[in-house]
Amino acid sequence: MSEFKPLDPLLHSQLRLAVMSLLLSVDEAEFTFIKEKTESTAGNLSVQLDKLEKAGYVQIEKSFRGKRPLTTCKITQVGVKAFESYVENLKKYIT
Amino acid sequence: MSEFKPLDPLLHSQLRLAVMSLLLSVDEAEFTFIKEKTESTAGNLSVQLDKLEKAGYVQIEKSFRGKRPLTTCKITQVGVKAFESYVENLKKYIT
DNA sequence: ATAAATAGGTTTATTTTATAAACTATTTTA
DNA sequence: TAAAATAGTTTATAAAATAAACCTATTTAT
Repeated sequence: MSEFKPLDPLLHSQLRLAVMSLLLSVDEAEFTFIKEKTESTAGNLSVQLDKLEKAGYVQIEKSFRGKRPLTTCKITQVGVKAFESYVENLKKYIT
Repeated sequence: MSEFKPLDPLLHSQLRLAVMSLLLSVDEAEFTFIKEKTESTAGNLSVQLDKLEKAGYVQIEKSFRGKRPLTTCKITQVGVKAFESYVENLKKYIT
């Protein structure tokens, strides 16, 4: 077996990795908060969150705050596991 | 400033990262050795080595062993530096 | 001696990603 | 009541990764 295990392509992406990292550190986070913290554009973030959701790595809830739409994100247990194993694999590349 | 510093796109790629990681651990390496260790196809490896060379991260020497072509790769100081700073940045995403 | 297989790659084509730009819908402010 | 802002989504474009096809020379088998 190779030293270099495959890196989950869903996590091996700067923005998605930043999003996951952020979501690991909080209970949940709003779309705009993630956007600011990651310094991403809304469009890009929207697309990447979609992918993470489709993979079951995050859970996305749409609601309203007052009259405006509010998108809230939470990492799932599947997401946590995937992140951890990604990091384990990655370590073999960087140490 | 954001927690998430940009990750050098040249290094944030599975195969190129594996190549750099490998080259860090040896004095120099032959094309076929790298190909085996990284379990990559020759085409893909050729393209990625080219990019690393153009960035000045590796140095590539073409010669002959007996009658057959031999491609030998070595990481440069610029490459080592880039790798180190990539790892520093990456750590903020994964810890 | 010729044909087929192997070595050691490179080049080109295709698919996938990342990203930006444009758009929608509502709401607030001037 | 326009104009600008909020909170996103959708579509288009650029860039990357990867695979497939190709090339040249060398061995090996017939």
